[in-house]
Amino acid sequence: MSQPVMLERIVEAGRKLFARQGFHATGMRDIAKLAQVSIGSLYHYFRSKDELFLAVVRKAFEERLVQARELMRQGLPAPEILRQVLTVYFAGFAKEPETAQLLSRVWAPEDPALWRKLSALLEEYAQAIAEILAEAIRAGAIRPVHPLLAAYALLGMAGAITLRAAQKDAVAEEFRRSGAEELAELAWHALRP
Amino acid sequence: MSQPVMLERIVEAGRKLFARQGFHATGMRDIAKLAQVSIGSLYHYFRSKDELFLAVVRKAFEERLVQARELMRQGLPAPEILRQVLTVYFAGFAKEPETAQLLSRVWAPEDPALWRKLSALLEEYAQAIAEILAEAIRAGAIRPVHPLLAAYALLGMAGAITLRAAQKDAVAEEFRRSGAEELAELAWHALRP
Amino acid sequence: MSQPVMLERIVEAGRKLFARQGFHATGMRDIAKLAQVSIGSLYHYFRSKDELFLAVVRKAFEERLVQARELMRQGLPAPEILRQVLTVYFAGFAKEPETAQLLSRVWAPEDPALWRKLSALLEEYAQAIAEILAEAIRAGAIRPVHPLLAAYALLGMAGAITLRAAQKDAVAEEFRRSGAEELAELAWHALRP
Amino acid sequence: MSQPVMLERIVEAGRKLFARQGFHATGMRDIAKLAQVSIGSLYHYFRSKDELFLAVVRKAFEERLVQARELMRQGLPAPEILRQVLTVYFAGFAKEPETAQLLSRVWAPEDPALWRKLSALLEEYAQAIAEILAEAIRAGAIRPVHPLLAAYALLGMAGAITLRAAQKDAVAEEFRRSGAEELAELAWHALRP
DNA sequence: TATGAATGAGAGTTCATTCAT
DNA sequence: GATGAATGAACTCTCATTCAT
Repeated sequence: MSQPVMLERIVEAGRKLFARQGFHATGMRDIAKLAQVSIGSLYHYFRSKDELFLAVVRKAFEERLVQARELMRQGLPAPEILRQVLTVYFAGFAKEPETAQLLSRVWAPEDPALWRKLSALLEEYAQAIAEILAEAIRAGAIRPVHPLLAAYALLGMAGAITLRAAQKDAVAEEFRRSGAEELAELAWHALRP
Repeated sequence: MSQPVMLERIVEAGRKLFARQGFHATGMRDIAKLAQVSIGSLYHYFRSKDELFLAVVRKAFEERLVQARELMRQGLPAPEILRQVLTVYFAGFAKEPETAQLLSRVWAPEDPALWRKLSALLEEYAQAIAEILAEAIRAGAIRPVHPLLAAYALLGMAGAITLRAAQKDAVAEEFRRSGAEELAELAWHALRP
Repeated sequence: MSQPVMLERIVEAGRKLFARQGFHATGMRDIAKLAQVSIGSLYHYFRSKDELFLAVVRKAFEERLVQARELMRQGLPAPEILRQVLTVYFAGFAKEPETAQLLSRVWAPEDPALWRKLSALLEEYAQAIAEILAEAIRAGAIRPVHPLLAAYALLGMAGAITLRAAQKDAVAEEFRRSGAEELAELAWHALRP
Repeated sequence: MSQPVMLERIVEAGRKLFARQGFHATGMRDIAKLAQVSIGSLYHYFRSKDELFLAVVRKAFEERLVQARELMRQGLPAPEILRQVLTVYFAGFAKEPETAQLLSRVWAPEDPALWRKLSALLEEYAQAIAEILAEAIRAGAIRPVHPLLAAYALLGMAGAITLRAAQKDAVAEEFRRSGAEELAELAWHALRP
């Protein structure tokens, strides 16, 4: 087989387009075309556009979580972990600009039905972050805050900066350059004991 | 006149529906129906759906800005101002739950054309917040941070919490009760000198 | 009164716009704007858009008829009359390009209801031309042809050339320059005894 | 397969309705219904209503041209060719009344954008007629006239008669019976050496 | 007379989804 | 598994017309 398997091509095409254009501006035809796949095949692998979108988001979240947990395991000092976790979410604009945007877009899905499903995914991710925070609190590495709320706050901060950084002006470039660092600084001050 | 003027009814209906369901899930018919107005009238007052949406968002932002600047003028201590500004953005879920959601939804518009217009509005708002922060920095009330970036971070934090708080479970209720307070605490720690 | 009366301004604006853009592409708003009149006034003078259009066409036809009959009365030789009549229909592109187009557009109204009314007007005009032809036949100035059919044929010829001449290329310019002459030549050969 | 293929059904339905009612009075829904096809299918085969209309017209023109060129090849005497060409354009009201009307309606499209495209098609057709005329002039079969102008004149004549003949009164019936013959006579006199 | 805010039916078009091949 | 022709509900927007002032 000279091409990656169909399923992967579809998800990858979905990731790119959903991130660049959002959910509604991306048509199944667009995804099929970019993935070099027939529309029929899209529906062979995913029951609906919603499910494809959810799969794309889920995958992106999971990749981020795996990376974050990896960092935790290494026993670094708290502020360093924070910096790296944020950097990971913020996500190497160099390598994967689309994913960073995709995650930021997850915040406010416009279709109510989709929202319910997405917010579950988001909660899962936030819960995972919250657990990490809770552990850091128990260890005395950060001050006692509401873990889930702090998790959402961190994700919100990162999302806002990410979306701003995706634009094409001087500010965006500055954010891309120093955003992760500044963000980590803010987060560390917000959480330090 | 027994009813509020048409224009107000339209904007109000738009505010509610856009906030509840997002941009795409809200049809012009829905707005017309809720506003008890003909579709034609919608287009009498607004050139397009985009323009109506922008008007709704602009109004919401402006109201928030006015309130925030009011607080600044009163010369309260920095952490108190921060708390109140966030509370204002967070926005009396009791009184206007929709507006709070609306502003949070502004983050990731799905239509590229709309995005350009919206991000300009958002930038305007963020700039205003940034100015407030810059002044506080000059006054030594908060530590030196990148004002615009910090502004976006604050808005992102507040947006994330707001959206989570709009759901209908126990967590949401908890966030609605103590979210503004916790958020202000986080923000204050992030920014204190 | 410094302006021509309202009714005239309306008809004139209608003539220009209907000729330039056709019936459907011309909105009542456009006419009102060009005539510097309120929409309400349009409906004060004309029951409907159809009626306004018919009035515009009727006026244009009548002007042409008056001119044609004038020529008949002068007792010129048949081919000369023909030339002048065609020139008149063809209509001084220099002076009134719109009217020439307007009359040509009358051929195929797209609304069935409008068509019935328009074709009556057109028939009236064709009948008048036919009478002129019939008289010329009786006088032996032209050969015996079916007068009404010939009238329609002449109008069709002139209409086709007129519309082609209204375009903006070299051919159109040539048609504008020598169209009337060539047309008269063709008509004269077609009808000479 | 018990029905003709979809594309053909669509074009045929378009031909009938556009000819009967004109462009604007014919809705995509009407065409879909007559063709027993879904609206979606219309857009599967044609990018827009304009394109469908142009396809319908193009086909009609091409059929006429093929027939006319066929006649030329048979080496008949000039007046006979003229008669037959006109008969062909005039076009068997018995067999295809709609097409005859359709072609006549092409003269004055009401939408400016559509006009540009249509006039190109019309020019192509007129050019083809003009070439036939030019050849006849070279052969001395007809007198030297401006070929393109004469072509437009012939088409205009035929169009006018055709539209008149499509009505439902005694005159129309007469035109249908003897129109082609009379028209050929007129044309022949106009062009004979 | 004159106005223009208000109306709403209907237009063209899109697009997620289905299903016979 | 794979295809893409076919579907039709739902969308935004237009515009001739009305009528209270």
